[in-house]
Amino acid sequence: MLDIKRLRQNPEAIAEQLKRRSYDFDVESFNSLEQERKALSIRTQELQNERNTRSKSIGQAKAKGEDIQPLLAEIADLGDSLKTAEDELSVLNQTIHHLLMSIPNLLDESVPEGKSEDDNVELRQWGTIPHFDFTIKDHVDLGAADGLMDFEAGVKLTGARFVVMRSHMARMHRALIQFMLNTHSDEHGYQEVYVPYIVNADSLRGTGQLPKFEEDLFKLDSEQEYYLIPTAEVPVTNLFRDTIIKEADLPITHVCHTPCFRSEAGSYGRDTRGLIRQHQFEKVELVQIVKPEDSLQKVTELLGHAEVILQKLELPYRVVELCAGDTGFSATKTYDIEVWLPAQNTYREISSCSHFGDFQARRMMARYKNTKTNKNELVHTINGSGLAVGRTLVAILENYQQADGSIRVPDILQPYMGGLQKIG
RNA sequence: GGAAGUGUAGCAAAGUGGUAAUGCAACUGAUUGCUAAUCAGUGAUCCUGUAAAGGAUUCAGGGGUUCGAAUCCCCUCUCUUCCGCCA
Repeated sequence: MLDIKRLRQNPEAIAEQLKRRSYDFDVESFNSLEQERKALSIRTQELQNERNTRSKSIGQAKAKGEDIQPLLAEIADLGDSLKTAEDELSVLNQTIHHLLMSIPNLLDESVPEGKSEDDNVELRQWGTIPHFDFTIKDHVDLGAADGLMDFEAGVKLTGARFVVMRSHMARMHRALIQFMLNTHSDEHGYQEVYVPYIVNADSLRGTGQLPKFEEDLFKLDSEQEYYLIPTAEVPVTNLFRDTIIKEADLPITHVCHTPCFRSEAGSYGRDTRGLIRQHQFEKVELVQIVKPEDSLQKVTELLGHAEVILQKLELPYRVVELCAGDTGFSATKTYDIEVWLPAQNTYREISSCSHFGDFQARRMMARYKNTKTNKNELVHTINGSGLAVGRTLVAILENYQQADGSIRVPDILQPYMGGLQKIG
């Protein structure tokens, strides 16, 4: 959520900035809504003040034993006009709030111009792209042996975009999760958390998935308004909703493994083959709650923590800076890590590390007590995948494949797999 | 699932229809001096205002009764205890 005070002061400048991400902010209708709200708010407060004052005097008169009937008669119609004003104001406030909740974050100045992912800017590459002296297979064919990775079983149990894994494949999938969690908590100092996989609507509003992106979520048919989480970002960041954090406790760094559930509405026909785009996938997420002045540095550090995983797995990747048009709704700046997939002959996203400024914090009322100003101020929130587990598994299968169709187990993972050196 | 309780500011805790006591913590200021004490001020959100200041809202959430609601009524939620069920 943007700062409504800044929006009031200079709506044209904000509209101009929002144009970078092709968001059309209607300054005129916002101004007229604001004008109406201001007038109505003043009128309502005047009426409330009158009611309070008069009620008080009735109380005093009664205490003295005076007759209160004439006083009651004087304010006979105050109640109705107050109620009308309050109701109108409440509707108007809701309209403005809803508008505000649907405006995306302002982009950081450093974000490059651009419309789509084609305009993203490559910052660096790491590792050597492997060359094979045999015809390579993609991860679906590699996983098909002995039903290690079984998409038909996923269809039978549920439907499209679900998978069943068996034996060493399931084990490597689990090993990746353990390896990532251990690395981030032991070497990067993140505190591990375990959280619910089902959240309420308030949490989703807090991180920005609601109200705009409900169609991307799986909603439960329960009495309460419950949703399956699309990422651990939602429960972990919302730990700090409606909270005033002690300054000494910042920065807070959490690592969390969860399954993620996404409806993938609007992605029909994209990545239909294989593990790349599933309705259910595992992810290890890094979340940081930081002081505003630290956030730019911290997001770079977090990006580095995610990169370490690929380096230890010896998987080639590149880091790109998302352009204005490709940066997500809540983010002010995003770096993607893309891993090399030989069968697709391209880099594919495996982590997205974003800086949200105070956008999520304002929605969540996540604040800290600034000991210099002695005021409660909004924190900044940062998160990134460290990493998407399914896609990491795909990258290992394709990059570590052997001529006989087996997969060499990366050195760093072998201790997590009972010393196993190859699968398939 | 059944029954009975419960929810008040960072924490603790009064308040049963007249408009949120008090204690601790924290912060600010003053005074006295020795590892601090005493006194005063300061809850949160929002609005008007350059400011000084003023006002509104806020007692788990939502609705209702009333001139006036933390207090009375209805619905929902949280936590606690007991019973039932259960990995």
